[in-house]
Amino acid sequence: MATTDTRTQILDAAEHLFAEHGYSGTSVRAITKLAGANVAAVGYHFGSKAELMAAVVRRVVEPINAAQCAGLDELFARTPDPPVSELVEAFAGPLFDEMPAGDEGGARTSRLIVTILSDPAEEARSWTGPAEISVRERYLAAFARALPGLSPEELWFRMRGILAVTAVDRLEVYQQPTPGCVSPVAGEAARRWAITFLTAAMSAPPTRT
Amino acid sequence: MATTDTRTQILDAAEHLFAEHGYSGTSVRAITKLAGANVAAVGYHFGSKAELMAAVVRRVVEPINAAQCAGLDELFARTPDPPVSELVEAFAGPLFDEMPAGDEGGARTSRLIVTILSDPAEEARSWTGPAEISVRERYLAAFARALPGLSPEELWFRMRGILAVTAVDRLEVYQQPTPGCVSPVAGEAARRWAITFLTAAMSAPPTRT
DNA sequence: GTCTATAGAACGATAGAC
DNA sequence: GTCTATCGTTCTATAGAC
Repeated sequence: MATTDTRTQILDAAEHLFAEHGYSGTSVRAITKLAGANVAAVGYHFGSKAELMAAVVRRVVEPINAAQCAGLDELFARTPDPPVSELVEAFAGPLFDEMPAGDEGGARTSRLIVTILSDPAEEARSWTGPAEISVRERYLAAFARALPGLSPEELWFRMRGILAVTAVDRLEVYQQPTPGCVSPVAGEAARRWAITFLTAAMSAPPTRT
Repeated sequence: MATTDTRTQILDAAEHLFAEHGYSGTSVRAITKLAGANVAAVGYHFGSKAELMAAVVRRVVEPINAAQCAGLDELFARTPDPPVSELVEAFAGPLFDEMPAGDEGGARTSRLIVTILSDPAEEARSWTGPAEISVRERYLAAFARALPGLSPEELWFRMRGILAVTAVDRLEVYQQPTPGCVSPVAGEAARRWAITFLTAAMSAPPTRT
């Protein structure tokens, strides 16, 4: 097979480092060093550090969006009114499945997503594209039909909860509570736990006002 | 009243900027400029940028920990086996209540907490103290009694879900899905929505294996 | 397409006057 | 306790050789 080109190696290195140290915490020099390329390569291939970040984010987010979209299409092909549990699985599932190979059980990608979400830099606004918004609106409408009686505001709160759990909950940010109780962020188990957790959460009756 | 001293003004400015731009994204110069102090003031009062961050985190996390601890004490004083809903409220409630005045509905503090959680810098390990771990273990034990049949691993996953939702879900990271549907991160409503959401999630039956 | 070399600015930290 | 001034480093971005 052909050896990976410099551009891809930079993307890989940048994804790794941005996820691990954040956008501001990662220097172009560190990226090019890890990629085995020269300092000027980032400027040549991407124009700037910010545009490199945008390219990294696009590469990570696009397959997730596509899978979420396809999952919803498939669901609607079966029934016009999918139940909450299936909507949760179609929405949250790709966040576990569509992780690039080599990722440590998705923890690295999750960390990158959290980096995107929590970085209020003005550059971050352009990191996610319009496709993401469109998918979100489709799920919002589907959840609204499956959960009548829920105010739009509370529904929106709950949808954000899905991403919060799938992204943040898989970080290894905590020290272990007790020795021997590992946080198995990786694997099929976390995926199933998340679906259980989120289906119950989404299905809760509307909050009494 | 006496005008706030330089040290406190630096703490305030640092809390604001660390929350908004992250640790690496905030420079000592920006902090001292916002605080109306000199560049050297950080070095004098805190020693270094990292130690300043530790002080900021301590000031934010300590009242939350204390309130979580007191809430659990109070709960145990009433009954030896508190139900899930009350445990959730005692644990998640302080994350909404114990926010310093001037915070925009807790969004700024939430952002700071996410910054702490998602920053894998080795410095971040010392940002949270042992008190936090102790509180967490007490709640873990209480939840374990309220939720028999749940494996320790899944319980731990769910507990992390609580913080994920209370912290991340309140960020204004998303663009609004539809005009007119604001994200009211502030106020009593978000607090009640979170309790509803999380009580249902925690109470879910164990995931079938 | 990839390199070396460097410009120009911003960084954290500190020495020393007051 | 707060300041000015500055040291040495590191940063992004780019010009120009190959």
